Amino acid sequence: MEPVTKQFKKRNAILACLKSTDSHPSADWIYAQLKNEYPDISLGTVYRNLTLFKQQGMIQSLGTVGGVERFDGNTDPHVHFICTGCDSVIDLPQMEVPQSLCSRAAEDTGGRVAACQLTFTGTCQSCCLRKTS
Amino acid sequence: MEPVTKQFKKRNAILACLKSTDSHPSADWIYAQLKNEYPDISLGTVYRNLTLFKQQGMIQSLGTVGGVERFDGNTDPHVHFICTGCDSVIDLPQMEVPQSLCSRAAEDTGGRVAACQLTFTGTCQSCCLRKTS
DNA sequence: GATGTAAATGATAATCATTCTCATCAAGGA
DNA sequence: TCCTTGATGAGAATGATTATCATTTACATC
Repeated sequence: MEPVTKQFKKRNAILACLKSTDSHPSADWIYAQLKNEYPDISLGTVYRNLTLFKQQGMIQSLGTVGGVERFDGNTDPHVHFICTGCDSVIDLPQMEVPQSLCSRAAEDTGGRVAACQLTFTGTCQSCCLRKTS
Repeated sequence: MEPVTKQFKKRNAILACLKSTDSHPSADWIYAQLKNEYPDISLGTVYRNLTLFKQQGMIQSLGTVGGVERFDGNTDPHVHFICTGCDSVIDLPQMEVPQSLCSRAAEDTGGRVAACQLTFTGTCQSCCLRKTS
């Protein structure tokens, strides 16, 4: 199961870590996870490689939540829900932005549309329960 | 035309400045604009009051574009296009997120949905032209 | 008009996520 | 073996945002 080459060992680990979770983590969270297996990993390396993966389209960024950038290893188009109470991000995988809106956007702007992002914000179920209890 | 009270003079100016533009500015941009009329205004005051307006629902935040938070004085639901070339933000006022998606989001999460944001990213018309020329 | 109070503000320091720099190291080719 | 290239670690630098605190302002009461 060992990779043939030890090159890109940490790089691959960063990508694998992000792909293996649906928690839409921050760079710091990934860093903390990998710190166990790679005690000498640097936070700079995590940022560096996340930027690289972004450029290559292998991952996507959700933008910042509470001042921190959050990443998503799932590049399939899907919708997100962000809880303003606990900053958790939840996938809404069954939902999709109608294609008609995307083409309208390109027409209306006269530019090129590369991606679209639909995000709901509100209070998640557990935060709702916490408040009423 | 002078307001009856001079209280909240700068606060009102900040809100008026944001409401009077469709450029979806940053705190720093608003600060630079007001610096002319109010040479002693502080950047902290701009941030403070924008945070206040946000909490009161009088304005909305678009999140960060190129690492800086951008604001919108228009709280009517509408769609945005962000150019990754020049970081400009353009309104797509005719477009709306189908109500069916919003209710689906509430159902699927079991939480409370407060807002939704649909954002297209890509290259605006002038950046497209600049590239090909 | 003098005074007290509470809120608003300016100046600036502090915070903190992110990026940059540079020395070091590993891998592969000549 | 030597050389080149790219990846990394450590830590400094950056820069947007927030916090602090002394000062000012507006308004109410006397």
